Amino acid sequence: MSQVVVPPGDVASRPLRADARRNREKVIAAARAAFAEQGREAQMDDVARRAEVGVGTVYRHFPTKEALLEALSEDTFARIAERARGKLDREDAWAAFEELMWEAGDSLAGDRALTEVMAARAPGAPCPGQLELTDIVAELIRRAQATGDMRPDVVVEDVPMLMCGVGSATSRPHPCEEAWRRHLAILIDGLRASAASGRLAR
Amino acid sequence: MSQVVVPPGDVASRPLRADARRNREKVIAAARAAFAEQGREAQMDDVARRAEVGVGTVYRHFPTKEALLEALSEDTFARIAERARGKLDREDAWAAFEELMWEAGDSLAGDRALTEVMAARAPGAPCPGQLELTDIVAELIRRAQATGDMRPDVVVEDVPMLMCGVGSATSRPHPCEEAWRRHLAILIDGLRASAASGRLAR
DNA sequence: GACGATACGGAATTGACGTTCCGATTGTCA
DNA sequence: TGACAATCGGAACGTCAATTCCGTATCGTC
Repeated sequence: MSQVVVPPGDVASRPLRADARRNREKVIAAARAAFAEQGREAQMDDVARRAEVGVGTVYRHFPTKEALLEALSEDTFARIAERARGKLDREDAWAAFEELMWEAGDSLAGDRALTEVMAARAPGAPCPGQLELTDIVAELIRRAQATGDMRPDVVVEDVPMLMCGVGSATSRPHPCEEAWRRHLAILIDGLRASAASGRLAR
Repeated sequence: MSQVVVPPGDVASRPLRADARRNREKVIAAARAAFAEQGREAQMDDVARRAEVGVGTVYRHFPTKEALLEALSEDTFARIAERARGKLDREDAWAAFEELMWEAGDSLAGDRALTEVMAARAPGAPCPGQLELTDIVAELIRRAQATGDMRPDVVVEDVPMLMCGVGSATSRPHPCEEAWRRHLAILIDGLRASAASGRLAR
């Protein structure tokens, strides 16, 4: 929670002044909240207000709104990737995969901006965290297909697409707040080998 | 294609002048193209340019960008609803439902704005076309569940949510342009009664 | 073909944000 | 405690896109 985002300057920049570090934390927390709630539409002024800080201070720590958004989502991806890594030990690959999907869904459901960032930059230039996550998911998919639990025509790239969908459905007003769980449950059932009614189009 | 959107004024507004009607058509066509391509981000100036018309003219016909967007999507919904109505005669409800999903997916894939509009205004205040579509889908679901083809815990509200997801995955850069078909195929398989691994959370 | 009434075009206005700037503060180190 | 550098705060600026305005051009009618 504190290692979020390396300091501004490049290498060897001396440690931040006490008040600066404090403010940086406040900005990050405020930005998390603002973007989670309102998506990338949240305004820098709003972030500053929530952090009880001037806009200038926000910009002192992050050169750009985009950079701030980027930093936050990279951090989130990294966190998900870390949990995912732990699942590689699991015996049951399908179960591990399913768990991972639920955890990712949780993150997406709680953070509107995350879905938006993910959608906006699909397979082009993933951030490190996303990259690692992809590797892990690929491995889980491979194993789950080997055991015959997952349909064999699924590919890694399908996952962010599907999760993007889950997230987007979450972003907007919906009957019950937990609607995304229904969505994901249906998807997961559709990913089982036993559910395949045909081969997925190339 | 021509009945799109009733004239501006309220009742009894005399018929539009010839050039006005012509321009209105051009504006609608241009707006379709622009919003389909770029989503709601497309600019009014761009719409005007494509229509070979001044911005003022666009505003003469639609008081607001929002209104224009609304008119277009209502029209699209109405069109989908019409095709859907035809499917109520089909013997095989599941097949009819599946077909409908594919057709809707096609519409969403070809029109970025449609997904965005749909997502932005989920179950709050649906437009007439969406309302009718919902009724038809509800009926198809009922029948498909009765025959045991569709899992029994699906409800109508799930459908726009799922399709919203399909659409959102489409909106953004993706490996292959037809990726949404994979997404939808997985969803549909997950909706089969035979795929259900448990009951969907309330 | 002359006269309103309509409609048009597109420059100008407005409002909303992201970002920059700079005088005022505050932390750090001697 | 004093001096200097790192930070702040938040007003001011610039850009971009929606919307308005109004002089000009067209249509429909007599």
